[in-house]
Amino acid sequence: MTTRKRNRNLDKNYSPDNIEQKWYAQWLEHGLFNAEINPEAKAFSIVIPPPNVTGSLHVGHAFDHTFQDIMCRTKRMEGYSVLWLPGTDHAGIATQNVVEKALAKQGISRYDLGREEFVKRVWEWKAEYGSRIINQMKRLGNSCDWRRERFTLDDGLSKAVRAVFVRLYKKGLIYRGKYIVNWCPRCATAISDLEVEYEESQGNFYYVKYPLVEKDCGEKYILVATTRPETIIGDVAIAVHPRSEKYKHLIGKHVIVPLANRVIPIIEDNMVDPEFGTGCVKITPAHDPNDFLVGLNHNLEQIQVIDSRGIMNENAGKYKGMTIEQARRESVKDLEELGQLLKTEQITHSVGHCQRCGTTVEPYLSEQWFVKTKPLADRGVQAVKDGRIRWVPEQWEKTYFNWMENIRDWCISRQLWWGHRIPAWECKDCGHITVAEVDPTECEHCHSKNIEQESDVLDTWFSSALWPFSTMGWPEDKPELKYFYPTSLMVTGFDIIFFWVARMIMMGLEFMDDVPFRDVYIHSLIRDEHGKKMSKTKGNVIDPLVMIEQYGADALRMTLAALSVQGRDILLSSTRIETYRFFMNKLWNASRFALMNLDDEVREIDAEQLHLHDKFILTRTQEVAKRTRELIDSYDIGTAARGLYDFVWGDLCDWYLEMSKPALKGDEGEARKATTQGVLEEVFRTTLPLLHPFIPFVTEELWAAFGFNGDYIMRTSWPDAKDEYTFAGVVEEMSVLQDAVRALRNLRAEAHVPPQQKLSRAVIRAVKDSSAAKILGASLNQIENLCRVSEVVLEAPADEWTHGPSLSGMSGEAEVRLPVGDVLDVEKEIARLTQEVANIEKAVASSQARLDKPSFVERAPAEVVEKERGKVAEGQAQIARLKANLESLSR
RNA sequence: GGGCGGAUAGUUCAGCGGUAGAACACCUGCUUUACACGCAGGGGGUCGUAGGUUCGAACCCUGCUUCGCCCACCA
Repeated sequence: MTTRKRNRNLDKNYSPDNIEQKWYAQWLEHGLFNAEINPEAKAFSIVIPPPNVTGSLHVGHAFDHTFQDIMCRTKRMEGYSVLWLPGTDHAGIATQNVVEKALAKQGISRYDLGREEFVKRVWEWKAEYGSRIINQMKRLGNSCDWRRERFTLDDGLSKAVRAVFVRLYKKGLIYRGKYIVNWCPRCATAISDLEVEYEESQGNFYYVKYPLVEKDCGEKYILVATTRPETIIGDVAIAVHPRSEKYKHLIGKHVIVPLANRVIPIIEDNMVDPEFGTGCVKITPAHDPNDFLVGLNHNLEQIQVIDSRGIMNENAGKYKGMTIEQARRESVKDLEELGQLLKTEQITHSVGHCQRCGTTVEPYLSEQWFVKTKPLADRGVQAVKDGRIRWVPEQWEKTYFNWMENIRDWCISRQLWWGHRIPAWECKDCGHITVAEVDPTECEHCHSKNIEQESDVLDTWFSSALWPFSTMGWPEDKPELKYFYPTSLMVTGFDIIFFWVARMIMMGLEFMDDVPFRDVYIHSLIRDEHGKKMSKTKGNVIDPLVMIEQYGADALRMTLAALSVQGRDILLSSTRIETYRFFMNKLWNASRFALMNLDDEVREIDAEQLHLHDKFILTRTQEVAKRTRELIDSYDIGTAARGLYDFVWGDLCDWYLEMSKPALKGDEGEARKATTQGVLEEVFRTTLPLLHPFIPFVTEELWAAFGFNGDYIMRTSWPDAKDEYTFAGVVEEMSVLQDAVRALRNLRAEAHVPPQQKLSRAVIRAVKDSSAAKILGASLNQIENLCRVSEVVLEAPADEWTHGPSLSGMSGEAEVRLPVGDVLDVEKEIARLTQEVANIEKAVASSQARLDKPSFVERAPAEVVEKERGKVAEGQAQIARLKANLESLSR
């Protein structure tokens, strides 16, 4: 005889306080999150998208992490050796900004401190605040292997960054050069194309006259339209389209630059759109990316007039020292006074802003480091085309291809202090650049000791791109890499597909010669209840930690899981979380009910003693176990979570628990009671593990209360569907009973019979010997129980019976007459079925006709043909079922 | 300019070829011995629009209207 140590003293209401922290501490203590290399087991691994160290957990993280935790916990229960590797990102520019802001409050700038001291301060900041987000992740219940926590700037990862940089450089895939880049004057650093956010804004379009030097061309001047008059002073040419009828004759002639009194040539270039503006473009190679390219093609001078802080420099003449805006106003004023401004128009154009600080981005000519991305991207595209990486949902594949196929070189140098310093040393004697993994002491070319390290650091995303393998010990040959790489799954938002996902794919293929992950799941954005993006300024931010305090981590997790749908934003509000908080209580009380009715002794289920509702709940439990696993495997956690919710609240609580009460009270005898107890045991023992990945804390608590095995639910195997508890047809049979009960309750409510009043008698009319009559006949006592009727009888429909429910004789002896199921208008039902059979037959015939055409079978894709065959088979099965029904009706 | 997604009950969304669903909100009635964080019942939708395919369309195709997102260009 098996016994369990039950805890029957659960509080009346579920309270997540204490429970969540208690179990998390125990899981950690027993190393349940630890990933072990186990050759006997299959590996499942996820590296967490590392949040910024300075950050705080927001609801987007909470969703991302809940998803990953559900996957990891499920896979663990399925017997995989699971690694969920956590960590944080040093987030170069973001972190530097945060610390700079804090210093600014004390009136200190980073330049006051100097590089070394400033970086020291950032590390101090990290030491103080860096664990905050980690602790928040723990509150959510993340089952990460915290022993393996990494930071993108720790020693191991720094080593990986250097190795990658040096190898790419030696391969010619990293180069240095003077190019025009996106520059944030406030951050005083270059940023990549991706870090620029464009916004439509109103601006002025100034039409400026450039006097022609040659007097013999008809016109006196040519007209150039520009939005940036402050850069006129840096103009080095005017470009027109080579086939422009209007300006062809001016090519090779010269104009005088207004405000600068320089003579510059008129050149031809295809870049000019003859339809836009005046058809003439001023070329300022130092301050416009297109002009820069034109300048290279025509070998033009690059005159820089704006410095790195957005101030006009010594080349700007009288405008020197002004800000860009001041210089613009002054230039316009001067042009006007000189009579060289023809007109000003309003124009909407998009202006780039720094992603981090919102400052208008300037195109800026400077010495920078770049990754030549084309060869890396080609392999990245191939990997997806070959199916070595699968995008979920598939649609993102297109976005990825589009970007990868048009990829531009990646500017990786940042003029910051916080980050991986570029491992390049310039020789002050011969100018040679030595790039090395270990700090060199001399120039590798002339052996001079007079060398100096590059002051720039790398783009944060450079180290993030290595995350899947750098965190596992690369470049060393670690067993982790063999066992857990490629990782199984990457879960992240679409906003960092280019920043991160694409780059991980490129780097993984280059350095590991394999993809970084098999599947990449792209989830949607979390918005507020009205579909607005959450932002602090709008005040609509839902703080996951406040939600955890208020409703518990389980409720938040269940909400996020249940709301998740592929390819659509998720709208979250606290009332939604409340709904799932109520679900926790429902589950808690259902368990409490079961515990109150279970002894320590485990009762056997006697198959002979099973009633319809017992078979029903056992069957549904097996179905849900199977279905939930399938859904999680296909990353559809939303449907899985909603399915579990409906099962627990509907099938289990509303129906089964109510129907089990008479037996548990002993009204049906000892054998029935024992078997019902057995069923309860079985159902909860199966259901709690299914819920565990979603709501780990409460399920662990309940698992312990049931005393199922003295071990953690976390370590329990995923329940497989059991054949012995799967009964064919019972769900359909049960629905006949459910319909009868609902119809009777409906009658009561409509007749305003008070709930507490017991009806003395209800009559259910059903065709004698029909399947419905058999089902109902066997469950009359259940109908009495569920509908509060003293006596329910089953009678054949009287001849005069028409249709529709009715209630009569309300005083004292109440009687309910009730039509149910296949009982009523037999002829009408026969007609309906006959019609349906005819329809399906037609459908089957048309499918069959398609299949009979050789051209269809040969040419159509196999799956389409398969689907057509399926339709025929399904249709025929349906016809058979309907005909059987028809036959039983006709008797 | 290129691409993607949405338009279904008052609200937020499931459903994606076979009798319109959930949650919240609303209405009616209930301290029914697990749960008022609850129970039972109810009202409410010509599934954006016009065509087409089909025996059958919220679902597939085409056009339109409308909202949102991404990429590129913007002298």
